[in-house]
Amino acid sequence: MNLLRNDALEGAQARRRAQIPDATVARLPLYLRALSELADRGVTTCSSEHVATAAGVSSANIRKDLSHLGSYGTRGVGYDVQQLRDRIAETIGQTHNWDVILVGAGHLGSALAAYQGFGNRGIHVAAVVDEDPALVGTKLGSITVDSVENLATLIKDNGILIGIIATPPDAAQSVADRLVEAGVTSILNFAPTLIQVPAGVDVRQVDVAVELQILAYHEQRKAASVKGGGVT
Amino acid sequence: MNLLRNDALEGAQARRRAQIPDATVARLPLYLRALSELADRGVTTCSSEHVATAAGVSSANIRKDLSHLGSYGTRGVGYDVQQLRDRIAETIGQTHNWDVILVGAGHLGSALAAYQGFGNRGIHVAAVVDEDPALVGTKLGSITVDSVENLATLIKDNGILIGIIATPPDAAQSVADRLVEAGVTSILNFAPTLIQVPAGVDVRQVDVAVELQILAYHEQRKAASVKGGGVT
DNA sequence: ACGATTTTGTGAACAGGTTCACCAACTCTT
DNA sequence: AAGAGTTGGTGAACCTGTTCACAAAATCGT
Repeated sequence: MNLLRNDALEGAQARRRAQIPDATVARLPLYLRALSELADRGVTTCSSEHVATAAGVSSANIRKDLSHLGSYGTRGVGYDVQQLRDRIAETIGQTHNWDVILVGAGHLGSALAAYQGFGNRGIHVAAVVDEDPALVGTKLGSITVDSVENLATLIKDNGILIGIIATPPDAAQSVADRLVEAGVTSILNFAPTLIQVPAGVDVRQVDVAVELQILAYHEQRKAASVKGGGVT
Repeated sequence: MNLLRNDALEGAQARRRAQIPDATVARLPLYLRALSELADRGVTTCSSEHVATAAGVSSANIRKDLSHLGSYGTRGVGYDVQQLRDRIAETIGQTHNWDVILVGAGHLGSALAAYQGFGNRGIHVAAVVDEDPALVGTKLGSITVDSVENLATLIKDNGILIGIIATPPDAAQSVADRLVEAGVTSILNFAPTLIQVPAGVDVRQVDVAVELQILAYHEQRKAASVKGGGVT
């Protein structure tokens, strides 16, 4: 990296384009949240140890992660809360709000539409659509449910790039197809279904049942180790 | 492992107690879902390649994962769908339903209470509690919302070990404390809050905003690489 | 019966992420 | 101004997880 740096401007671009490890990217929003809380409490300076306890990771991990964004701390002092917050916000693209479209206005859909706290984290639910004619036209908080017929129009008119699937499992794939065709390139899928998308489209899967099943596995192990007189 | 095997019974116990890698545990529920679908379609035998495409992972990964549960496939043939399904179900403790308590009957809480598909995956929402007197007594699907006062009683009477937190962020920690004190040792937390729990208690965090922020980061990179004439 | 074919199970190589240990750079005290 | 104390940045070691490559074991066809 050092060898390629020809001037300061290119250095900045290279840093922006530089690959930040996935694991780090997944933690940056946590740091951002922690730093915002610190800022709200009037803290102006913090050490990696501070952020570590606030975000629930090790301080070494924090420092390593932050090193990927460049050097913004001062040795012997720590980080400027505001500056670091801004730097992370810029890195993960939170300088503006991202419009997202929500497909499915059932129980989960309405919970998501009503979710407080998207706003101050760079996410804005710009449209909600559903297949059910009975739901079209109803209000979900401040937003009116639209027909799924208008999905492509809504996406294109608003320049939406991120979609949320909150439909029953059997509808998920066809919804994904329609989202992608209309220009969405990132999907958050709540349906317990593996969806196929073309290369270049990112999918993240949230499956509540899976999370609980993982916990159940560990519970079972705890029970077994007690019963069987297991480890310690 | 081979060297320590004194008899068949101890072999089985050792296998059950053996540490299965976390990454594998997280995928087993996916395999279970995929196998159940195959079984429903009348498929009786499948190769690792079959499961791989159904679950969205590589076949080598499947085989490695399954090797942690022991040898249940037949070379040149594949796996018996029913047998493998049973084996995985047994491993992750899905031989019976796990009762869970849900704290918070707001938008998200009602979505979770109404969630179809817990039932056939070993999860049963046995109790829902809320702080708001206006919600206590109301029905969420088939279950009646109870007062948070009865939290400990409900947990103890039903022998509940798993709790779900679906409250506003500022209530999450105190709810977690009460859950743990009442005997819960696994928590699924939907509140965007880091909760502190004593050792021995498992916590899994689901943060919708974080998921979207991660997607937003990648979107930003896509946009930057187009604008800047980035990597091909 | 035997070679061709299929598919599992697994050691070995590889990749990615975390933790450790320590140097460098800053502040504070005297 | 100099030493003591603090804290960020970072290479190295370590650990976990994934992919590769292939032998072992089964079936199938002839």
